[in-house]
Amino acid sequence: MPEKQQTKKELTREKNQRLILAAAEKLFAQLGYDGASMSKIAKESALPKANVLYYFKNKDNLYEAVLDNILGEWNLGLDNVSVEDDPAIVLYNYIKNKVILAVEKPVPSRLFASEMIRGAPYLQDYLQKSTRPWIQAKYNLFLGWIAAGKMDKVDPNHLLFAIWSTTQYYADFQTEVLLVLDKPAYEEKDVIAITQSIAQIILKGIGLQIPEHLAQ
Amino acid sequence: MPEKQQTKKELTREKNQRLILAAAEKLFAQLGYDGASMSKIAKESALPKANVLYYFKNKDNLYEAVLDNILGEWNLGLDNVSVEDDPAIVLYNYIKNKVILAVEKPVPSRLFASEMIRGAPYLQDYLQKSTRPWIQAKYNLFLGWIAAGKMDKVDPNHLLFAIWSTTQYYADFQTEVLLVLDKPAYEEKDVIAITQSIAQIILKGIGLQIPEHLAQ
DNA sequence: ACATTCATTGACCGACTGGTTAAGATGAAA
DNA sequence: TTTCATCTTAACCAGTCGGTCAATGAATGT
Repeated sequence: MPEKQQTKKELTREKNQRLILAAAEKLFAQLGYDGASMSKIAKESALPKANVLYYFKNKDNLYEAVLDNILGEWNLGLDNVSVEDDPAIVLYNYIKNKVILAVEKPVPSRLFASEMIRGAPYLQDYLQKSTRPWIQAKYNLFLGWIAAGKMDKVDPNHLLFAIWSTTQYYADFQTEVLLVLDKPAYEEKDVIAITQSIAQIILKGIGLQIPEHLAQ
Repeated sequence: MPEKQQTKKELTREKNQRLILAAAEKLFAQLGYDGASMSKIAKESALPKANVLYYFKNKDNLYEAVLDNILGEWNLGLDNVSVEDDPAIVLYNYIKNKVILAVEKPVPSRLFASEMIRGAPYLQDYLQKSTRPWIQAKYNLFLGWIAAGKMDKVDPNHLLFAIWSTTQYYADFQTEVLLVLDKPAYEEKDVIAITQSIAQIILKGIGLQIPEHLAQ
């Protein structure tokens, strides 16, 4: 793959767009769609408002760009898994990764949650075209495991909701969690403790146990 | 208890305040703090904007009143429980009630979630003065059960987070859940199915099982 | 060197924001 | 019936909103 020659203009263009997206992501998650004004986003990204509107035609456009941007990282995971695999290992790793994501990158989770609470005005399409088929595939995977006697009989949908909710909670409700745990911020060992607690409950809850070689 | 004599003025006052609070609750949950404007709230409650501002001095005041109002119903539950009680029965009922609340009254849950995502600017006090001591008490209750060999050793805080997250998910992420389940709205039987799935996973996950006489 | 395209930005716009005011309507107490 | 506090409401305010525009600056292709 030949490195494409980038002109100075293309470089500043990319840099500015990244700057704006980062500022917008932060403010949309923190203040909500209406709370994050274009002038605040402009100030946060250290660019004149008119310049922000030059790169993103209007606020809706910018908001959609932010969502598209985080949805890339917000990968659903759990791919390349077949009924042959061990559900205990697969699910343990899935939970662990989701906890790491929630603790280290809470902003995308919060943005996603805000959208859902408001009825997903901008993500309805994404849910239909991406989440729905993905979850359908996992539904069959879980049914396969259940049929093979590898795990308890549980509704796969609700199981997935349980994993998503318990892990994302530590991102969306960080304020409450930290206040209850009486900490100023998450630490490395918290990730482990959270993962262990969630994995212990959910895995045992469906008739599995944390793989010994993975437990820390 | 003698019925207090209410004048016509007091009656309309109460009625109007209720009207405004209901409208504000709905719009704050749907559009967020900044998205719900005073004029929209006024229109929703079928009163002139100036009248809304007569009863609630300003927007912050109204917002706090809405939160205070829902926090009353948003009772934490799980009261009058001692180590003598059976954790399986207590927790099953707790989960069941939270699911019913999430399905039938999702708005308070969403409002609470919005506040948390934004860093709880108005609920920090509530968390400190109400949630913290409550959770402390439950922490000891759970430790008692664990010490008595009535349930597995799990961090009580994370167990509570797990119960809250899994149940509230059906209120906050209703849009996603309904879309995945391919339904226009929750039905009676969904409440049962959700309760069963969550209770099955979490109770078994901590070494208990759904009390036979309660399973539907 | 020139023409052209892209980038930057202050000034400006109408619409809407939360909030005030002042004048009148209403009901309760005397 | 008069008095007085409470309630109602249109009109209004300064400030901010998302968005436009035109003038200028800077990099690029020829």
